[in-house]
Amino acid sequence: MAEWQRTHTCGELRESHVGQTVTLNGWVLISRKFGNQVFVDLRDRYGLTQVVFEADAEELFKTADRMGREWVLSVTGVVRPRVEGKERADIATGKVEVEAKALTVLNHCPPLPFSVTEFPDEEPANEDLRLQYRYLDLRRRSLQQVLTLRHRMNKVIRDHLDAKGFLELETPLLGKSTPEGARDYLVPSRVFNGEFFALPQSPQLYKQLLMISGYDRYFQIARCLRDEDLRADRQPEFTQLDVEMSFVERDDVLGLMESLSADILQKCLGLTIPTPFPRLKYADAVLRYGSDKPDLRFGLEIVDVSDIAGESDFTVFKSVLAAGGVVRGINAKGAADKFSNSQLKPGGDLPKVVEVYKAKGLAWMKAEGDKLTGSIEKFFPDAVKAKLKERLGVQPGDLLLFVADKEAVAADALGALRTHLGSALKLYTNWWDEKAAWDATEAAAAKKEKRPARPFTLRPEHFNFLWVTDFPMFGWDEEENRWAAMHHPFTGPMDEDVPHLETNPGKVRAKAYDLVLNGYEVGGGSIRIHRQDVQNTVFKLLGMELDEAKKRFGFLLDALQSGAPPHGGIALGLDRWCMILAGTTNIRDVIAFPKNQKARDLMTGAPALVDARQLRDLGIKFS
RNA sequence: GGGGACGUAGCUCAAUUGGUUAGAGUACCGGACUGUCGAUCCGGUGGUUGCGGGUUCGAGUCCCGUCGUCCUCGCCA
Repeated sequence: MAEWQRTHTCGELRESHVGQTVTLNGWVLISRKFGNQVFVDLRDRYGLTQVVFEADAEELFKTADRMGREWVLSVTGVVRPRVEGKERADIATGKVEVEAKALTVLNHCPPLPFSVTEFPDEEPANEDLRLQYRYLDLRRRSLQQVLTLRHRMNKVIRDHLDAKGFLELETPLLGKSTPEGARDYLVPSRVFNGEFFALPQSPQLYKQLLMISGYDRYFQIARCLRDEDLRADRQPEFTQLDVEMSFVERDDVLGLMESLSADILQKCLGLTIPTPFPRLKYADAVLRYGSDKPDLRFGLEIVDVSDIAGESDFTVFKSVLAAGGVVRGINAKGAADKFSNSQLKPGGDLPKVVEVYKAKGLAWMKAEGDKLTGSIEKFFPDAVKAKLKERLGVQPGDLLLFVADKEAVAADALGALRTHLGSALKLYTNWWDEKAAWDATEAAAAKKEKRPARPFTLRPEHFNFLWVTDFPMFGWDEEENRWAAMHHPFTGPMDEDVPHLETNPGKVRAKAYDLVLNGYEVGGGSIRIHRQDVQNTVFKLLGMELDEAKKRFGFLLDALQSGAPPHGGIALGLDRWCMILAGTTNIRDVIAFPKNQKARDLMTGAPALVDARQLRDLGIKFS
C-alpha cells in the first residue's frame, strides 16, 4: 500500500477512533485559517472530516494556509476529540477531528467555474454550465446522494427479481429499424454500405423471442433510445426495467410489480406502502380526470354535464353539442373567492391553461349563497341551474369551470386545468416542498437548541400509485389516415373484443396497462399476442399487408408459430422512478451524464461532425 | 414545426420612465486574527451587458435579426 493511501473514509471516524493514527484521502471542501490553526474540511462521498493544522508544525501549516478548494489531499494524523463545546451535532464525524502530522498534496486545483459546495439558500449555477462541467457537478453532495439512491434502486430490483427466479439477460443494441413508434437512432454499417442498424427503442421484440425460447422469467435493466423531442421527464436515451413472463395473465404481472414497487419503497425510502394498487379503466381515467395518467393525490373530478347544458339557452354550449362535442366541468370546492375576474376572463390565468390544448374557452359560474352568478348564468333557467347544482354537488362558495369542445379536447383541457387547480389551491403538495419547509425551520431550531436536526419523515401518502387498464387497442391517426397501435402492435386484444377486430377496431380494448405514480407514467406493459393469426390480423389493420409484415417482422411471425407460449410483461421507466424517489422534477438530475433539451451532450459536444474518411468508409455523402 | 421565459463580473443576482463612471453578495488575491466550521474584520483585482444591426443627443433597458439555455404544445407505439 502506498503511504498516502487511506485507512479510513472521510465519513468514518468516531469517538472510538480517538488516539489512532489514520490516513484520509479527499477533496478540500473549504479551509479556514484562524490564528494558530488552519481548519480544513476534507470531503469524499462518504462524508466530511475536519482536519486541523497547528501552527507549531510550521511546514504543514504554511502549506495548509495556501490550500484552495478542491485540492486533493492525503492527510495522516491523529484522531482527537474536539475541544469541549465545539462538537458538531449535524455531521456524523462531528465529535472528533484529525490533527495533521503529514500531508501529501495529491493534486492542485485552480478556482472552478462554479461552486461544488452547496448551501440551502444558494442557487446552484445555471444548468448548462453544470452540464458542461458535469464531472464537477457530480461532486455535489445532492447529486452523489441521488446516484447512490439510483444504485440502491437497481440493487433492490435485481435482488427481488433474482429471488423470484428471473434471469437477467442481455439483448442487442444493434438491431433492425421498425416502422411503428418513435424515430430510431440509426447506425450505418461499414460492411454493408447503405444499410443501417437501429438502436433499440426498447428490447420489445427480443424479450418476446426469449419467451418463445423458454426463458419464462426474464428481466433486464436496459437502455432505450428514441430520437424524439425532449421534455423535463424525457431523455433521448433512458433506462427501463424490462420484464417479461410466460404462462401468465395480466394480474400476475401487476401483482409482481406491486410487490417489487413496495420492496423498492421499503428498502430505498423505508416506507411501507399499501398494496394492491387501485385500478382505473382508461375510459374512466380520461372521463373523470382528463388524463391517462391522473394524479390521484387529490380529487377535483371532471363531470360531464352535456345533457344539462343542452337544456340551457347558451348558444356556445348548444352549438358544440350539436357538432357532437361535450360540455364538462369541474367544481373547485370553495374556490369562488380564490380567483379574480381577471384570472377567469379570456386571456387570464385559467383560460390560458385550457387554450394550450386548443380549447376555445373557459366558462365559469360562482355559487354565491344559493345563487349561481357569472356572465353565463343568465342562459340557464332555474330548473336547469338546479340540475347543474345537483350534478356538481354545488355548495355556497364553489367555483364551477366548464369547457365545451370536442371530447378529446375537453378531456385534455380539463385534465390540465384540474392539475393546475390542484396545485394552485394546494390540494396536494410534493413531498420535497414539504421537506424544504421542514428542513428550513428544523435547521434553525436545531442550531438554536444545539441538537441534531431531525430528518423529514416521508409518509406513504406522498407516493400515490395507480394502475390504468383497458386501454383502447387502436387510435385513429389523423395525419396518416389509418389506425395506429396505442401501445405497440404486439399487444393482445381483450378476448371478448377479438370478434370486433375487423368490424370495429376503435371499440377493441387491449390487454395493456400503465403504472402511474403521482401523475407520472412510470411503467407500461401488456399481455402479448401469442397466436400468429391474430398477429396477422392486427398487422393488416395497421395497414401492413402480409408480405410487408413478413419482410419487417417475419422472424417474429415464424417464431409465433413455433410454439409460442402465452406471455406478457411490463417496462418501468427507472429514470422517472428515481426522479420521484429523489424528489426532483427534472430527469437530468438523476442521470450521471445527461443530454440537454436539444439532445446534445454539452460536456463532450456530441453529436459532432466526423472525419471525411469515416464517411467514405460508410459510403455516406451529404448533398 | 408552434408558443412562452431567460441571457449583465468566474458564480448567483440588481440596475427607477431610455440618462452620471453598470452595482451587491460570493469566489479569487493581499492583510489582521490563539478553536474555526457557510468564520469574522480591513483592503484589492475582476465587465465586448450572448452576438450582429437599427432607432436616439444618449441603449443593459426600445426595435429587427441571430445564437444559446429552460419550460411547453405537437411528437414520444
